[in-house]
Amino acid sequence: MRSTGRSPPTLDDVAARAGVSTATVSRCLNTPERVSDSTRTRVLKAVETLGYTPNFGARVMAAQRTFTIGAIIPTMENAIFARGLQAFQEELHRHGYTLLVSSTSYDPKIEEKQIRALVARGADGLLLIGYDRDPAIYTYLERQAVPTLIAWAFAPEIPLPAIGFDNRAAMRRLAQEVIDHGHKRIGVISALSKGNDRAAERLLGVRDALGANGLPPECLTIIETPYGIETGEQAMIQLMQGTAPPSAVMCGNDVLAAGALRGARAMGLDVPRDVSVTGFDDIEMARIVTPALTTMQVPHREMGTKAATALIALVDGAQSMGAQKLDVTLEHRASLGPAKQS
Amino acid sequence: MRSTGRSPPTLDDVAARAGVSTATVSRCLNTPERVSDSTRTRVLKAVETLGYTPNFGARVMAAQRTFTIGAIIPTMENAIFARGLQAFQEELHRHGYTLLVSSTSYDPKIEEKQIRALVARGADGLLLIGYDRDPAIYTYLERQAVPTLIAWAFAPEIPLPAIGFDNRAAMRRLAQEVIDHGHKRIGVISALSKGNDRAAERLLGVRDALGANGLPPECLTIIETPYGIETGEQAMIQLMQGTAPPSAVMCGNDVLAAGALRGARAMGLDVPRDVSVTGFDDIEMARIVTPALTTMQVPHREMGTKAATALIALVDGAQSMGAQKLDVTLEHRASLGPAKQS
DNA sequence: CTGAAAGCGCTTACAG
DNA sequence: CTGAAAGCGCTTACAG
Repeated sequence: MRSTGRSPPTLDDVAARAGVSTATVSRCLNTPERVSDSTRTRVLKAVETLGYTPNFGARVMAAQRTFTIGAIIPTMENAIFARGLQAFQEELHRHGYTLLVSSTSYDPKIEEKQIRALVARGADGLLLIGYDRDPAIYTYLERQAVPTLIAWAFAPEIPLPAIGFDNRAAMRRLAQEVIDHGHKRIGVISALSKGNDRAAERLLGVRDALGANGLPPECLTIIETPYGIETGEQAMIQLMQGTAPPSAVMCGNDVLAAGALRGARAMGLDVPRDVSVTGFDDIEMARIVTPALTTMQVPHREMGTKAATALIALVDGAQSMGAQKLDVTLEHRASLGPAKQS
Repeated sequence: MRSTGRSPPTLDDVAARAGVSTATVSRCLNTPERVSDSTRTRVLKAVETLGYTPNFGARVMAAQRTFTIGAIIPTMENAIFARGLQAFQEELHRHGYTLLVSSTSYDPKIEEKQIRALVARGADGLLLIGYDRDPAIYTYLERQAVPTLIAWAFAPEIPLPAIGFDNRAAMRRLAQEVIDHGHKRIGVISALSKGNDRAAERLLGVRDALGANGLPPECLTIIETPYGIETGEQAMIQLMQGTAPPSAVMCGNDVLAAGALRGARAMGLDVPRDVSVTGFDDIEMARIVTPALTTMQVPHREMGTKAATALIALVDGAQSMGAQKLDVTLEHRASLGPAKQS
């Protein structure tokens, strides 16, 4: 018998009003099939008239779970993760879970803090991007028994259930396409590969393709740079100012590639006549820039949705389902052209 | 005396280990200044060795607050809200709060559902974008006593504390700039203005400018369209296919403007020689497209940070601080040129 | 400065 | 199908 004045109604209030125990009210809300029809109707009416909403904290505490999934991504400011995350969230919602997102600015220290913060908040499960991080983190997650899924990456060495695509193979395919266009001097603008397996694998993919085509290492010039449009622009300028500038510049992602296009323009170079440029991810930006980017299309939404169902299964006690690989698609657009005859 | 096997340590465990009561442990963590130095040292050591982390649910329940702030935004998929939200989140973190974000796809029904969901989850405060919504929602929020702040908008009629800019005045200023370039036939590509005060106010701003310059209503052609690049492109094509196409097209935001540029290109029109285009927001995209967009720069990060401090103050029991207005800056770039002599 | 104890509002075996 | 009751792990007046 609470209902003291202005505070919101509680389970007790509903139970009193419906003339049943709090246990029954709880069951009506959580496992309605275990309650008789007539009781349920009565209880739900009481819920309705009282405008009852379960108290989140109490529920969390009694049920020993928060119905919250945490996701930690490198950045929110660009669209790279936005679409996948949106799909991830939609699927979580469908299952009654809420998504908590934080971003790290690609800083491993920040990522570690965020992981601990999310665990402390009682996240029922965690989504992480990529797999290259301090092993201590994996130990910690295991000790805390927090189900964790890796997304955006697929590789044999991943120590946790994962869903993603093969960054190395994908980039190799793209590089093959570039080589098939006659390019023999290739520049690469990569995100910093330390602690970033996606970047590292994509670099390996380029090397794979060069090797497979018998091109010597001197054909390749690599610049690693922090993520961003400006940095991509600077890297492009630097690459093209060399004595034997590349005829094609492959960028680790579309954002860097957009910067590279600006760099080319700043130097008065026409893309693809003077130099070809490729991206990776196929975010919206890739079709907006001029010329449109040849890039690798990643199934963002599919990855997000599947990550959600997989992670929920883990939270519900399923065994690890290992790693799932998704396919990527090469999108050929105007930024990649034939190499100039020289 | 719990510590049964594998479960994480609790306050009880820490108290036992430090030889104090749970109350004292709690105080060490929450109000350390009320505990003697020696006790505190002892307790904190116990916390350390046990690896104790407070249970989130229990804390929420006992403290009657969740340390969670909810934000409901129209879309995550584009960068319009991303930067402001990022700053908002950083500031919240600094104060020990966590941000919960959900998006509505510009659908008022979905927004209402999300608001209720966030309140049910016990959000200590709410951030909403714009003010034009069903009054019943405001009644509901007041009854639930959830502190709420409106962002991205500033207008006298706003019923809640708000922080934003004057969309109408800003767009009027931009329209004046367009008119000053000699344009007399103006097209507008607007987001749907129903339920979207930002869009509606920006339309009014264009009308204000036309009126102030003695231009008759026939000078103005308006298309309202859902948000997106494709839709902006279609709207542009539709506008330019008319018998007396505009010499300048003002878009309600940068995303629509990016679409408009694509539409112009699809029709073989040069911007700004054949037609000028303007945007609004100054997101990164505005500088990436060709030509770069003349647009209105909004202080995204400042708005986010100030929104966070204001909302936290409300949550902590401060009186409403009314509405705060931020300044916007006109960014003149290549997409706006002089009207052709005709 | 510190402790004993009530209470936050639910869920869930356990009985019946 | 339903109820009585314990318990989830904290916080916070209230005393001392």
